[in-house]
Amino acid sequence: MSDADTHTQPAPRDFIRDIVLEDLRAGRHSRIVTRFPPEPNGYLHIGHAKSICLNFGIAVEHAGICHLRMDDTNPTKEEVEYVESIQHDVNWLTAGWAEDRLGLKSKGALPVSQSVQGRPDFHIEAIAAAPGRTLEPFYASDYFPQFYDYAIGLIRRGSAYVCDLSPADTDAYRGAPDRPGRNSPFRDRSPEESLDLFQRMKAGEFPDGARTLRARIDMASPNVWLRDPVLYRIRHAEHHHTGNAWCIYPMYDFAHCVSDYIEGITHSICTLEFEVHRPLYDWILNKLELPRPLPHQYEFARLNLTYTVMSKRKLLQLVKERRVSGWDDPRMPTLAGLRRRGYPASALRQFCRGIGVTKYSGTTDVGLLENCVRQELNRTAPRRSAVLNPLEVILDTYPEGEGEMLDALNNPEDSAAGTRHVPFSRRLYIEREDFLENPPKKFFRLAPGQEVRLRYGYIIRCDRVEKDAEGNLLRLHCSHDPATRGGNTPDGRKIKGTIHWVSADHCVCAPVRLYDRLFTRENPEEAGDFLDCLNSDSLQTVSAHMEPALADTPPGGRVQFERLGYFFADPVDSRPGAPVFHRIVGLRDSWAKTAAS
RNA sequence: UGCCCGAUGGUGUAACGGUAGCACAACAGACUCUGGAUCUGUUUGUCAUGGUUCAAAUCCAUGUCGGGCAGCCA
Repeated sequence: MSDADTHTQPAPRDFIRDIVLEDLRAGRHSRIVTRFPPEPNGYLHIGHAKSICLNFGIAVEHAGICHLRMDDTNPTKEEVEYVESIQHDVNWLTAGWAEDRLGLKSKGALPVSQSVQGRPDFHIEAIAAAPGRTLEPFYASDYFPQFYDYAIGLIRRGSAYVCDLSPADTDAYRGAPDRPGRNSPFRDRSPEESLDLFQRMKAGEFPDGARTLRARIDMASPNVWLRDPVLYRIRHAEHHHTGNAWCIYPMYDFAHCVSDYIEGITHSICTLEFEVHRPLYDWILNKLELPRPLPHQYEFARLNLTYTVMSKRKLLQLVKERRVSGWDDPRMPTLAGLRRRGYPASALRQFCRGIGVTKYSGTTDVGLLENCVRQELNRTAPRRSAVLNPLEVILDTYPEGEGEMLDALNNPEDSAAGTRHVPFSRRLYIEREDFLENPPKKFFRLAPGQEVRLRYGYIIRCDRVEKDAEGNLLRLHCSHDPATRGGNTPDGRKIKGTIHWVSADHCVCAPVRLYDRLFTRENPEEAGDFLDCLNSDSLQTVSAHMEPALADTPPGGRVQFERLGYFFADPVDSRPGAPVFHRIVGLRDSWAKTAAS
């Protein structure tokens, strides 16, 4: 889908959008504010694209805004490399679609203290881009001072306490899902003592793990997340954004809901595994007795795709163990990988629109994604010819040393795309698979004594097969019908097969990387180690023979190699005049299906 | 075996008490200078059992199956 089409398509409907609609109807918000809050501990993948499309989509549909926020409360796992990659990927995916809904803030901006209904309050808002203003994403870590303030409020009200239990004891006291926990011996510590201890935790008086700040809720709750969850832990670690300013760090559950509140988020949309955290999300915000309207959390099913893995841990493992060339390896389901493979952002958006948003955790057929690329590229990609696996053809009837230029359509789907000249000569290459010495029925390509059309060329007949002493196929000798120049049949004769070709005397060679799915099993995690079903043939590099025009493919350009698939000039490895191609996806091939059966 | 959530063709989804529809896949055919594209048609579905109702995929109950939850990760 082109960007224009993305805008003109009707807005999708799903249960979350219904809630937003209803909230708007009921006048609960003057403006919708969503957020996309990745933790910068890895690269974004296509599952994140689903979330981005949802959150930014809602903002687009209601003239709202979607904050990009680094959920960076764990200094030991997060890195600047990841925050940069996340920004890049979000910009790429939203470009031409939702970039004007991207909520950022002035570089270095922090929440402001204000008074609402006579009560102190913290707030930060997205600002519009303006000349001379450098913008950056929101960072949860920018709110550490506010989190600290709010935590003190909780302690004062008796809703939180400092606990001296070790990590192991904390676990033991928590009980199990079917067994209630026990109160910590420190649960009834006075607010004054907790306050003092919490201040000293912040001051760095205690080692990692020595103490925590905990919410005082209910150790017998059937929801384990309500059994006095840890709110703060001690980590003497340098943080990518706050440096060494802090040695206590808030936990997700505390930081996330408060971040949403500070930013004025109306709808906090996350994946299903946080469903059991929602009571805690609401509990914290309620205990804080905040003056402004509270955000609400909604959960949807994360994306699962066949023949790939989506967990950051596993993707990181593939990168670390060099099973792939990096986070942007074209076989990776990361946005960086898909981009480098050649997927247009609009195709990813179209995919996300197509899969919908529900609470059912299913697995989407990767074919759906591939279909979205084909659908878009069929309309937009210029056609070219390239031969991946060459077989030489000599036209004995064609004059030696001569050649001519033939006209070829750039895109039959787009009359405005025009035509180009392709050189023709006596010596050609065709695809080896397009010739069979003993063809089965309904094989409409080249075979001894059989006719075939060279696309935009001539009708040729195979007269003789030349082999070496071992009987290996060397080349084909064919004759052409001069009356069929351009591929036409003035006599009205029907030619079933048309194959692609390049002139051996004019063609250029370029590397083509043929990618296949990374895993051989639909669900790589279902049995044992997911690495066991790594597809050893997921990358094959060939030197392809191409029509000369292909040498000028600009880096980042997408073309269709006729009858083969859609290809992308890799922006990283291509050089001027020397492109390196990636197969994005093959064309549908109904012959392959019948041939197989 | 505690709590939460879910279940519609092979896959993903729609139907918001009133005709089970769409996309992908599959199959068949038409058309075609890409065995591409396009077009037409076909196959396949409401987890089960009860209940409420004139009427249930939809509401209720029970069961079955699936997912999630016991980090000082997010």
